Amino acid sequence: DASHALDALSQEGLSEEPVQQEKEAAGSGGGGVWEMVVANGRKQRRRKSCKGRSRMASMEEDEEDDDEEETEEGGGNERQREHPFIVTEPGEVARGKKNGLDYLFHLYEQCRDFLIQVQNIAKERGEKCPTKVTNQVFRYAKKAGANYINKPKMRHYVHCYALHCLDEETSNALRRAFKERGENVGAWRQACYKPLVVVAARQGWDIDAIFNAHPRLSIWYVPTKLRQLCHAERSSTAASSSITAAGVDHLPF
Amino acid sequence: DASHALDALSQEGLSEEPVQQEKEAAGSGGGGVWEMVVANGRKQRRRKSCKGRSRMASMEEDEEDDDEEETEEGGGNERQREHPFIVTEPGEVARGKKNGLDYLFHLYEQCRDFLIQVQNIAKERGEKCPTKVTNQVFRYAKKAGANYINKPKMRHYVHCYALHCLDEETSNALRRAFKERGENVGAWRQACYKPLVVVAARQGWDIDAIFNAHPRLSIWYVPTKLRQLCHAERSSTAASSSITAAGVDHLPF
DNA sequence: AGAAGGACCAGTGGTCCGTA
DNA sequence: AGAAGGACCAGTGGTCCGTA
Repeated sequence: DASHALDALSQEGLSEEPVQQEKEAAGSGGGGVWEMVVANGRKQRRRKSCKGRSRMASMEEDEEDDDEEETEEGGGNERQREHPFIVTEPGEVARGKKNGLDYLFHLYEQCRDFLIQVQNIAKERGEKCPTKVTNQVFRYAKKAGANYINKPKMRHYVHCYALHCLDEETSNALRRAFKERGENVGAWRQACYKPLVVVAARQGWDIDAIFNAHPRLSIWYVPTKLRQLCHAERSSTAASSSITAAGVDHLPF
Repeated sequence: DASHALDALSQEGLSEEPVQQEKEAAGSGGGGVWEMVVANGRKQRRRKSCKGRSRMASMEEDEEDDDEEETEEGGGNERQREHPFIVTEPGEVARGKKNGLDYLFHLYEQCRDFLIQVQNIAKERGEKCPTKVTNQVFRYAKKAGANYINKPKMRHYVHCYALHCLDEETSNALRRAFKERGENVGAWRQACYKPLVVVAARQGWDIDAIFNAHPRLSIWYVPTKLRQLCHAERSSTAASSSITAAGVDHLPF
């Protein structure tokens, strides 16, 4: 019973590694040897076997897990974190110990793939089927070897990905402008909010509906801050237009 | 800012009590004096002011809350629980210290009204908007004075309500049959699963889709046991039909 | 300084089991 | 015994803040 789903999981690229590993390399990657991997998109990282298992009832019990400690990274336990992001133009690959924005957006697509796998397993087993990228999906991604995916990171940049999905032109223009000005990732990230609010204004302010209407965006929770910005902007817009209307018709001056 | 939503809340029947109180009486009611209330549907219970406030950020901060301890129930603190349910026919009012099944189903409609209010408040404030009857909705219902609504009860009978929504004919027939046989509520409740599985079979087994397609049912989580039953039944149906097919075509006998 | 992510926390879904 | 519901608990969404 439980083994069916696990079969489905490992069915694909099992000769060497689970298939999702392959996608990891598409943009760029973490640290250590990963800058060399960028273009060919084939070299694969062996996943660390994670010894401390969770005792959860369902789904995420281990596939095969027989690799030893780590064989990558020159043997040391030096690489701790992914390289930081820098602002890159569309199509541009980050140089040095940096990751580019195409790679960032690629991570969102990978999470989507992981969600779809989790959904397929859940359906096969007749269990509750998540519609969003939940903790369960992040846990699954980690188990599948995608240690470079984590919840705080993905949540942090969701609205940037949203702009990329909803208005790629504007997103691309913003990336070019911020790269040219030499801005850091934090500044670019902040700047992504405003054009998104403009998109929301154009479409009637319902940011949840806007996310849900987009096939790749619908699986992400609307970030709190984006929701608040849309609400604040709608309110002040509505207030000023009602003042205008009232001023002409009713106010005593 | 916060006051708008509260206005909307109390806007309606404020002369005496919040309007949702009125609906409470539609079927029958809890204990004490409530059996007398059944038919006219007007007498209203004053809500207990709940002194221990939650410190939650949003929504459920108190409306007006000025009534004193309790003035109902002959003064004593005797009534502790709702009267138990008994199996009644459609339209039949329970006698004695019992509640009928129309009243049970009415509670589901009330929860829906509470959800809609919570949703309206959330939308006005630009906050996350629940699509299901969540803990937040139960908390809101309690604050609004509907102390007779609680999560374990509502979850316990969801599938009974589902059958009522999805196949009222069958639901009514089941009620009549179980009443006639003098079965207790537990037996009736158990018996509601099977016809639901039949409904699911007819509609392609996707019980989540079936719930979601129904406007009054879509706000309820699919009960775990119902999901499991549908899955088990689909699996064994599929297995036996594939054995049949395989037996004719491929098996060596 | 700017940024990645382990780890925490309040409130959730789910339901058991002490209560009447 | 049959049933109502307080209260608990594992795992969630959300993000802070100690880390590098």
